[in-house]
Amino acid sequence: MERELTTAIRRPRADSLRNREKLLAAAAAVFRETGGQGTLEAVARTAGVGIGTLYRHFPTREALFEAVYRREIDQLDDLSRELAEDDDPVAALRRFLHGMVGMVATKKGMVAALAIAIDGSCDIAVYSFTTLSAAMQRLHEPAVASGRLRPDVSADDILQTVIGMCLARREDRWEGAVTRLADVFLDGLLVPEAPAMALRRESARG
Amino acid sequence: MERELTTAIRRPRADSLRNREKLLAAAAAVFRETGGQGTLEAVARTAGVGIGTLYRHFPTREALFEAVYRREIDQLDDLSRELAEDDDPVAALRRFLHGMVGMVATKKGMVAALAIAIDGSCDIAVYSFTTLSAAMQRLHEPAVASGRLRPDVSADDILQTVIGMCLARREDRWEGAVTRLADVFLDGLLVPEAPAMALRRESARG
Amino acid sequence: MERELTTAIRRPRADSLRNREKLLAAAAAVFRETGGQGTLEAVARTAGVGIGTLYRHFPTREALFEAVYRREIDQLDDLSRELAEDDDPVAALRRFLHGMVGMVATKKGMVAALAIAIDGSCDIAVYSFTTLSAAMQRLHEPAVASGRLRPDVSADDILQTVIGMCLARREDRWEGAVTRLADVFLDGLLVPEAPAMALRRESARG
Amino acid sequence: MERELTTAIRRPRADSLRNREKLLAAAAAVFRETGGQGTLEAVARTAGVGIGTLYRHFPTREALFEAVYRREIDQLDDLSRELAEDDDPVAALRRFLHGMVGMVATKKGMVAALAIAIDGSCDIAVYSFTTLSAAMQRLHEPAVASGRLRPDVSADDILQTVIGMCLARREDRWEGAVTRLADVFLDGLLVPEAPAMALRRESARG
DNA sequence: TATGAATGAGCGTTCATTCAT
DNA sequence: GATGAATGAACGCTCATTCAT
Repeated sequence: MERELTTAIRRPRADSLRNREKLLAAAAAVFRETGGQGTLEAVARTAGVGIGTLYRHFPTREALFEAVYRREIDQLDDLSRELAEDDDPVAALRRFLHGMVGMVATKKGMVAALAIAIDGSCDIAVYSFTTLSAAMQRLHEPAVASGRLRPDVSADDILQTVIGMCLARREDRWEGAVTRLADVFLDGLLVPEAPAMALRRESARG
Repeated sequence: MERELTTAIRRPRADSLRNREKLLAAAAAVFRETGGQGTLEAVARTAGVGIGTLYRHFPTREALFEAVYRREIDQLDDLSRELAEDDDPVAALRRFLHGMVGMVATKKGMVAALAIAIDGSCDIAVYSFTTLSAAMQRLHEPAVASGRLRPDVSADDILQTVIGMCLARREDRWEGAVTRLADVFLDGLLVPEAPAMALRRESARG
Repeated sequence: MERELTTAIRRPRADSLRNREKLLAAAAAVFRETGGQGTLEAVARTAGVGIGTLYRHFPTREALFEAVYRREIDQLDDLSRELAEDDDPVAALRRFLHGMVGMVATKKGMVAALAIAIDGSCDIAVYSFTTLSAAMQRLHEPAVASGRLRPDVSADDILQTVIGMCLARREDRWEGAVTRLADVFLDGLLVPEAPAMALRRESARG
Repeated sequence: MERELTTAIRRPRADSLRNREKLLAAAAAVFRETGGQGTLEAVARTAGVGIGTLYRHFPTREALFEAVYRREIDQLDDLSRELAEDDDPVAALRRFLHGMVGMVATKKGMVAALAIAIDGSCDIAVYSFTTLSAAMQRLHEPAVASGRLRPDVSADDILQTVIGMCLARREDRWEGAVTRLADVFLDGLLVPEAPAMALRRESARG
């Protein structure tokens, strides 16, 4: 997007692009408030354009959904790839959980994106869940391989748990609370150290 | 239909009550299949009564919603009251989580009831969340008081976590998986034993 | 329809039936004026009922079409069956052509019914053309068998010709003119008598 | 596109005329396939120009319609003028009927043009019918004057009959069939010879 | 001048709710 | 009380037409 501004050969797109962005922002807002049920009329009105303009940019509701949510999902995928480089796999997994919670709590359309990933059966829902599942797998597998994570809880289980923690929120500023909950859950996932080793470490601290 | 006109004098309420029950059952079924989007015409048809009869019992869509979901929530409340009698507060809490997961996985309208408790802003949503919050509180407080549960995670946090675990499911038969996840989460909530005590217990087992 | 009035067990249909009739009349009028293109909104408005009522009676445009036009077509079919009893097959065919022209010129929805029979590909169009084709066949076959009608022009050719004569009209009162045209066409279809016989008949007259 | 800006000064009309022709051809094709219902966007796309260009040439849908169909009608008018030179007026009339049928069966937009001439009330419909009426008159009058044609059937009657024969067709390749039907009709229009004369001619043949 | 993005009135359709029977 | 026909606001979507580039 940024790059295209420099390749200024196609000019008559300035306002069109602006409308597209306005529509995406409006859709994110409307869908967030209505749980993805908002009318396209409302999206167009919120964006300040005619309904025809919305349909020119996104010929189906699905297309708008996809445009709105794909970018959100891809950001989580990117985060997972970064953390996969980390040396400590359990720490990387924990950072991913924290990162997810942080992004979902902060970014506008992310909650709706996750809700759709869980609930929907449309193309973007399948894409979203598949992408997130792979992202989680990328960090979960090494963690299990390290022997420090219970192997009987799958990556998808963790993914759905954290998503559930983010979605099942009634209050407003929940980032801290949910981060703590994710930590609690991850603590539960850790293979208990042999007491001897725990005792040894306890002595070292004390 | 014609025949019932003659019996209508002898039992003026029996039919009405039966219709009410048929409508509630039908609504639970229809709302479950459609994610709460089903038409009232479909509910009436499923119940085998006219749309007018539906409206006599439930003057708005909202009212039907409320009646359907209140009973689901009340069953969870009942479970909480039973378990509050239990001697071991942590075990009681664990049983409540298991019971919730079991009921939600099994009972027809429960998923939708929880979704509304979390998401909605209507009367029934407020009632549902308040009721469930109190139910969880009833078991959480003694468990924290026993010193075996981390005090920095609230009853509402636990409630929302378990609800989230139930809602964020794409596959079909998830009772086992989510019960295990709830256990993992509860494990994470347990205050770690002093290593010495753990060692002692370890010896006892071996 | 007439008979059902006597079987007066189902009462609550009085106004409903009236609405149905109003809708059929309105549809015939609107479709006639617009060549079958009129909006359903206009039909409902013309009938003086809400659009929802139209949809309750006729859930698709096709269903309304069918209800409007089937009765028109069936009247032509009835006429054909009556005339099939006639002794003189050519006279019967001529009477059928006159009858068609007369009915089409007089009855409200008939022109549109024929237009659809010719033009449409929907169910009612197929039904209409098939029915009319059989009706014409019923009278054409004996006429050809009598040896007095050219055998190289099919019943469908005649049918489409007469329909065409009725449809291709710009002026208002065309019954007389088209009847004469149908006669001219039928004259052209007659196998020329052997001159000797013609001469003989000529003498008889003179 | 960019290049043409430099050549636009040298030939200001060539492109424009070419576009006009492309649009007319595209419109004829699109209207034929859709029964006159095609969108202007589709016409422009088929022509390979922008919708704005279409509107520059034809400021309303009606104007495009008119331009498309006028040329079809004018071809029939030309045919009539040619045949008016013929010596045998009845043969000329027959040739005109054959020619009409042939052109309508073959030429792309002709069926639609006739349908509009008959059905429409717009400018082009009036022009079309008037033109065709005059064309038919030109050939009909001498034929009637020759005494060989029934005088009680008007030129407009013949015109509408032949148009009707062409329009009322459900099958595909109908040129032969309709040509025969037109002949039958014309046969019916011929003034019957006096039997004596027929007998004389019969003898001459035998 | 050519382009195609923007507009919005209008159509087909659904469905919560009302009301006559 | 029960029924289901009637209503009409509102939604999804199309497309003729306008206008900025």
